[in-house]
Amino acid sequence: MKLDDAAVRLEALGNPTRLRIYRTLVRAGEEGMAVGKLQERLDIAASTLSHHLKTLVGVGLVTQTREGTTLICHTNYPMMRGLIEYMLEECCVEGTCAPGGLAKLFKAA
Amino acid sequence: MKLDDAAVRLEALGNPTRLRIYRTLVRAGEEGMAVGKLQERLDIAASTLSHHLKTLVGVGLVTQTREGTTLICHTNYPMMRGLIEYMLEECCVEGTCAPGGLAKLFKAA
DNA sequence: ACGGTATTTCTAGAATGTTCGAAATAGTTC
DNA sequence: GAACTATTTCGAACATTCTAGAAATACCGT
Repeated sequence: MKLDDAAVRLEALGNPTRLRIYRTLVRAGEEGMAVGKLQERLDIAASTLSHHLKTLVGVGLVTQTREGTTLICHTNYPMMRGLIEYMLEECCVEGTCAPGGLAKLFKAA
Repeated sequence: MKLDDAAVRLEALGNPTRLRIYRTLVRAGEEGMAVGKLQERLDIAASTLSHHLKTLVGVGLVTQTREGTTLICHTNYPMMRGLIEYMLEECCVEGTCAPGGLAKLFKAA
């Protein structure tokens, strides 16, 4: 993942409303959640939700599938994984992990 | 870490200029890097750099120590770790990891 | 304290983001 | 195709962010 791609994805998650949306979708698991249910759950204006979902879908963190009149939203796990990996990679310089670096911290996890 | 704290940190990293700054600092490792050297390396206006550093320091992702007239900047690894852990935790609902979830993906890493 | 280097604050303009109501569109059912 | 539900687009108000030059401040050495 390129720096600019990572940045737009981090920025997408870096808004409290969008992070709430994303977290709710992650917790919804495999089945995802309809836009309408998301709106009811988060209690925000439909237009606001649509606006933020557009951002999340635009950067690839969320995907949508239609079921009748309702749109089901899903988290895109591989994309999130790529983003986290990008952050983890940044702790390594020329193959050696910086002291106190992140990869080291996650060896046990 | 609370959602709002995670959001402001993600937002801090979600700007290309700040992500470049942060990445440069991570790569600088333990010894960190002076503000002046950062400016020279990244080729941005001193005031712009100062502005972004203030943001990164403000959310706790970067710390600064003085050495004479120069300010040395360091990444705050535990904070970054906390942020990544926050993201990883979000894939788990009530103890069970969502299928295809992130923690699972990082078991081997 | 003076001169020099390092960094921040001030100021301001352009650009972008957030929010929501109202109107419009997409799809389903009858 | 009319009525209905689900979602998006439009429009607008308001706030925030990004950038950088100029001025101000902080620290050191002499």
